[in-house]
Amino acid sequence: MLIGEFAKRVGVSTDTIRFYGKVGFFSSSRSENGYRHYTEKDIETADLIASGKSIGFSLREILAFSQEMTDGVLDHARAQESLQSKINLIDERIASLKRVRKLAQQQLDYCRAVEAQELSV
Amino acid sequence: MLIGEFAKRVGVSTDTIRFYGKVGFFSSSRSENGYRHYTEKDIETADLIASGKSIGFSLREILAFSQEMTDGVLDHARAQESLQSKINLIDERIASLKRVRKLAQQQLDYCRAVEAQELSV
DNA sequence: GTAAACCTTGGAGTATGCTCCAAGGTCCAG
DNA sequence: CTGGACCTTGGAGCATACTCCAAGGTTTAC
Ligand SMILES: [Zn+2]
Ligand SMILES: [Zn+2]
Ligand SMILES: [Zn+2]
Ligand SMILES: [Zn+2]
Repeated sequence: MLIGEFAKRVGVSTDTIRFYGKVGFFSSSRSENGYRHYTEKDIETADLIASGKSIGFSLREILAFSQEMTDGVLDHARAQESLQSKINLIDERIASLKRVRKLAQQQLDYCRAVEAQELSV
Repeated sequence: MLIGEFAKRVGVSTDTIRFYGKVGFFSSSRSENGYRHYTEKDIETADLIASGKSIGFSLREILAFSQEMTDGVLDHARAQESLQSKINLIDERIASLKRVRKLAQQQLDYCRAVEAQELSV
């Protein structure tokens, strides 16, 4: 499919798709007139970008990750090490999020208590 | 304490501290010679910034949050709404992280299996 | 054949979050 | 009273991730 349809399907602008392409994402096939072509695999890549971004990874990190996700010529030991360190990082982020969630929950409870007290006076 | 000591204690550069100050963080007290002063409360703020950043919030979001964390003159209903939406966002992020963690784990398992197979051939 | 709706490139501009000067004032030790 | 370690300001520069625009080529529809 062409860039317009692709961009619509993955929910970002054509400019953003071209930008991701420059970074190194997507198969870089073109038709004779120079138009970019995208496949279903590129849709998966775009979904991975969205997931990665939503959890705070940079495009370069996501690119490295997406390349590790295509097990092929790569050095297995290195790929495994990298994947494991990514998993560890994710676990750390989950732990951080839970800490901040707890803080927010405590503040919410406190705010509710103060409000209840004010209303009863 | 002065900016150098403060920056060292929270583990960032003095430039970064001045930048956070411009954004609106920290008590803005100065001595007569113009030197910035920081307190233990500012240390807590710096810790909150570190937590917030590590989980992907922008400085402005963290600023808003840190202001909500000081329940005072604020509109309770609004503060509660905001805190609740922050908690919901955190829950979404945790869910996203778990999804990507699962992907990475699957790829890791797959990579290990491929490696084992290669070795046994 | 021409208009609309696509596509191309290059380059400029924006927001965030720093980072690094340069030029100068302050403070303290010897 | 001078050196070194602080501090100040302002402004430039940088990386990331877009976003927008201009100028122009392509395709399709009437
Ligand atoms: Zn195609
Ligand atoms: Zn309240
Ligand atoms: Zn002080
Ligand atoms: Zn492998």
